[in-house]
Amino acid sequence: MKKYLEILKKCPLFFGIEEEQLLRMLHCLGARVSPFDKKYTVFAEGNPAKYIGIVLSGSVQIIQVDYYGNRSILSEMHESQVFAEAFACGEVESLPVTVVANEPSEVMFIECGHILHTCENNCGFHQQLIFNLMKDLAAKTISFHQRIEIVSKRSTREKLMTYLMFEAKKVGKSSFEIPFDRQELADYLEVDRSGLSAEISKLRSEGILESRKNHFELKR
Amino acid sequence: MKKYLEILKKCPLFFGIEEEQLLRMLHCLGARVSPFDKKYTVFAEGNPAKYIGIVLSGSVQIIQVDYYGNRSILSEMHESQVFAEAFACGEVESLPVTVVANEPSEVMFIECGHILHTCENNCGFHQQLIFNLMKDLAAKTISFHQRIEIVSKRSTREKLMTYLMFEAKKVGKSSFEIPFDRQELADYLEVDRSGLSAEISKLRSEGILESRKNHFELKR
DNA sequence: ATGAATCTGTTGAAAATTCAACAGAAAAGG
DNA sequence: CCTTTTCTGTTGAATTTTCAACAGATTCAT
Repeated sequence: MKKYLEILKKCPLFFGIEEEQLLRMLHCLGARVSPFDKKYTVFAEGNPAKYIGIVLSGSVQIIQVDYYGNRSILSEMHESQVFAEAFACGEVESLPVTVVANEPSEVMFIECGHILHTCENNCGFHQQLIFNLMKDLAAKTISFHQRIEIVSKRSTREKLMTYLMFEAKKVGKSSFEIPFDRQELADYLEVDRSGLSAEISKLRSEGILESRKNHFELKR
Repeated sequence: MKKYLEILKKCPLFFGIEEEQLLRMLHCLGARVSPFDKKYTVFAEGNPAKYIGIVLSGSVQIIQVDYYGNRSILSEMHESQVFAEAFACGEVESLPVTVVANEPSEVMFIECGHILHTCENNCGFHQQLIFNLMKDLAAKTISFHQRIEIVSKRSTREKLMTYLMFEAKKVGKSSFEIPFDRQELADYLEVDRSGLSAEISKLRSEGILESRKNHFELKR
């Protein structure tokens, strides 16, 4: 576990917990780590939602596929980010999403029950852990909220601009990279890929933005 | 406060807490109650998000208005339900939503900081309260997730059917009432009202559902 | 470096959504 | 009980999105 310490220290779930305590705690929580090749399934839809996942390296995508086969990307999680915690905490009987590795990745699993119910050793850090988990859930709710704000927009242009403006605000610059290729961006915005490309061209020709591949710059 | 006990006992935030302890706790938390007439603002967008709200009577809507004036209903909260907790817990500097009374209503406010940080009296119930709050956040995240699943659908028909199927599943019957009128449903699904009406008629003529006002019944 | 595979932008036709306007039904208010 | 207001369903035109197909770029693998 030691080699993951630097990443875990950045994980919001372990905020305010010292290194040595963290190691003991991981043992106590029964944390385990698995590697995944690109496109491999980390959690499959329908699985029981018992485990919280933490990305140790690489990245994973949370996706949903409806009965028409339309794929929708709910979010993408990177190093030190936590996923599936809402389903695990909410004790849902089966996951409504699929999680797949976006590149070769390592993921840590922690059984949520072990976090929620203080252990016999009475580590004393469960309180902090629970508190952190709550903060994390609040943040996640807010980010879902943002996602709803984006896909709620009626037109491709509005969805795209809303998304880009959030991204720009996030990094505090009008020039930034997005973590999606065109098809993924279209999936994320819930629009047609070709229509999205066309809209980007149009915005470019109107001087509203510049872009090359996944780099964007918002003008004025 | 006493007259609200029956409702508060049903509030998930106070699960597992006894009546008398609840009363003491409310005092300790500095809870206060305000009445609101229909359409009056409970929280305004841009306000600091310090308070958690609990609906004691009536109902409130969480809405968002974009710069084109399009109104979008994020959710509707009824008696004993908690709202704005994610923003309060997440300590966001300004609310991204507006909350308005949907009918004459009473709302209880609790400063979130008072929940998160144990008080000098050391009530001993803060732990339970924090735990409940976490469960609530998890549930909310899941319901947002459901909302995303609905508005992510590309067509009016799919959005409507996905929504109706969730509602049917929720009450465990194929016959149920929805809490929206047509315009509100259209806002919730993010579609055009007249197009929604047309789609409902079409589904009715295809024998897929029956409806009268806000009562729906899914056939086969 | 070369060929294969994937990604991106374009296009035009088909389909769906939005918009505006209206009339009948239902609800609210006096 | 009557009037006024709000709500709902319909329609057709305008707009937008989706779909399918393709060709030039780019990336990947050997």
